[in-house]
Amino acid sequence: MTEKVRLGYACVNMTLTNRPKKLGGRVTTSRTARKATWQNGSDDSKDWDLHLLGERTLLNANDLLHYLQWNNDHNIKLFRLGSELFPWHDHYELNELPQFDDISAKLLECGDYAKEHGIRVTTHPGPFNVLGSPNTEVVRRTIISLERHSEVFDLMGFEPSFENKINIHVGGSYGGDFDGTSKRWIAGWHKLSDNCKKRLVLENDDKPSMWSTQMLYDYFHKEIGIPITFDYHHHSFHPDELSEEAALKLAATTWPDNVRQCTHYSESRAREKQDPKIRAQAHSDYIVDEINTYGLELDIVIEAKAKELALLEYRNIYAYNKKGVLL
DNA sequence: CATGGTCAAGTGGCA
DNA sequence: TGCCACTTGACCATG
Repeated sequence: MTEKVRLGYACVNMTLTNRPKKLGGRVTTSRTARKATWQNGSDDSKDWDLHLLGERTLLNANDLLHYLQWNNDHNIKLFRLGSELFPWHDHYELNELPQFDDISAKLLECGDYAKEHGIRVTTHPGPFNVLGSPNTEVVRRTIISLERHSEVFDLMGFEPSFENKINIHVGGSYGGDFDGTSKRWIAGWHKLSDNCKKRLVLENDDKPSMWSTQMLYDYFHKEIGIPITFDYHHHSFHPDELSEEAALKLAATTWPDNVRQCTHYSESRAREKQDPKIRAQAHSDYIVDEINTYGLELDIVIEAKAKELALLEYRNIYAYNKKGVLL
């Protein structure tokens, strides 16, 4: 019996990240290194300290299991994994890390734990992943980055599926050239591995000049069947004549029957802080409005700066029981 | 050991 | 032109 709404949060657990030293110290999946720390010489000299990156990756992988267990203990069954599990992963093959065997064993353990406890793990490569860019070098690097994200899910033992979505934005329109941009984007998509294609989904942008839910549906879903992540907050900046309900339900039609629709929810930081100087798109620390699911069964990733604390507080406000089930 | 300046990547909006 | 915002703090030099 699944609940109608499953809430999740993104990448960082404040409680674990800020755990005091006397209780064991920081728990994070985002250890990285400055470029200057692990690269000697020029960018392409290949004189790199992969041992350092591997050490940090192994610590990240160990802490991922800790994260999943913490989430499960708090009945949080949806979690976005950050992109820095393997820091600088687009600069090397994952199995080039000296500690790869230990890392992959731990990630498989993480994947098994997630499957056993019904935890949906997703990820969201950054705004630098621009598959429709006119710059072919940008597209080339994007493809590498997306493949690395997909490989992490392979290592976790996840069958390729939108259940473990890799979520990105189109992220550009180049003076309103929607036709050309979508054609370039889809051409790039065709170059991805099958596993990556089976995981990649698109999210509506937060600017009127960019890609609304309706546009993603027309230009991308109709062409290649790609699912659409509906972001409530972004929608308010580019509704494109669709009501929130209509856009949410249009996005709902793009998900396969056996995969629950996933959405993103955030609120205005400018409103929360009562400060009009803050950019309208910026995210609040906590969320206070009740999320309207319009009767759908949804997975909702809460994008709030206070992370899991915002999720738990939301449950408090809206009378969820200790198991996270709406009363 | 706490702090604060700084850090890889693309794109677009704004002062 | 340079900052901010997005997926995300964490690194690391300095005192």
